[in-house]
Amino acid sequence: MPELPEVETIVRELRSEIVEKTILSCQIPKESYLRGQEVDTFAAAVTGKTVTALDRRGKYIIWRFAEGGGTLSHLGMTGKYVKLSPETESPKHTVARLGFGEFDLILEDARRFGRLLYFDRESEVLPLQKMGAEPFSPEFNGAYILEQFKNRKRAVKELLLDQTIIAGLGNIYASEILFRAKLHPLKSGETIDASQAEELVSHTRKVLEEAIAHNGTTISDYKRVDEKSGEFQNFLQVYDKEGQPCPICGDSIKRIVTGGRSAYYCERCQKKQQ
DNA sequence: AGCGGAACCTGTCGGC
DNA sequence: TGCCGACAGGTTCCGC
Repeated sequence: MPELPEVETIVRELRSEIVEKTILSCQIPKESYLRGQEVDTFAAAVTGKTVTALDRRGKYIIWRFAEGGGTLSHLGMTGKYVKLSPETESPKHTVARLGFGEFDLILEDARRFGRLLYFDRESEVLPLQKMGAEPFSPEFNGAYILEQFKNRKRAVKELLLDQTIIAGLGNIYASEILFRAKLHPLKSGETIDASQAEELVSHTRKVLEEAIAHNGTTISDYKRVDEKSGEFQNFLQVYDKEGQPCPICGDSIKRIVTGGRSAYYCERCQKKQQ
């Protein structure tokens, strides 16, 4: 569900609620939600721990504890956090429930594509080791894109979604970035030149900045903490707009499938050649 | 190594 | 109204 701007929004909201607070209880109803960790092990590891920081890396949320160690949370497609009073019954798709005293924090995930895991050392967490460049870091620049896309015949849309290259982009923003950069989603990675790489970098940062400023995109079921919605869906130019006019030239927006995912684009504005 | 496709899940929406 | 297929902000695994 959520991409970088949505996760960033959730982290900022969650931070103000739980940093400096202590986890008093932990219930995990669905064992399969943990990556190879036992429910009891996880619960024992986090119970009694005080949250010192909450950070984002790509689409992951990283909890850090005063006592050392931490928790990695990925929301998959449908994960969301909701604060409830301790008396309220858990919603249907609750995958974790953490008691903080005055409120309980519920993690819901209908499709259960998300994951939760406790770690002693962050450096040993595999998904984080393989993570690509953060879009707002200096490491993410034109030269980096050129290096990463070199000899890659794969469609640029698929390369943008590769988390080992760029951390945090998902299906909505990949289409929006390519539209702004005037690049066809099926353009082969190795054909991207230096100025196109620079365009990709600047438009990636710009789209993500704008989306964060609008608290992310709510299309079907992405919700911020406590069921609040984002507003960036009002500024999307191509995503999910098949058949609607291109905001630049008026041509009809097309949908194609690449890498098993929908890509939306304008045939006239986004060129595969050159 | 890199690529395409399937698998993991549940919910929703549109067509017949 | 009901059934059925297509599709959904993601990741990972498997075979070629």
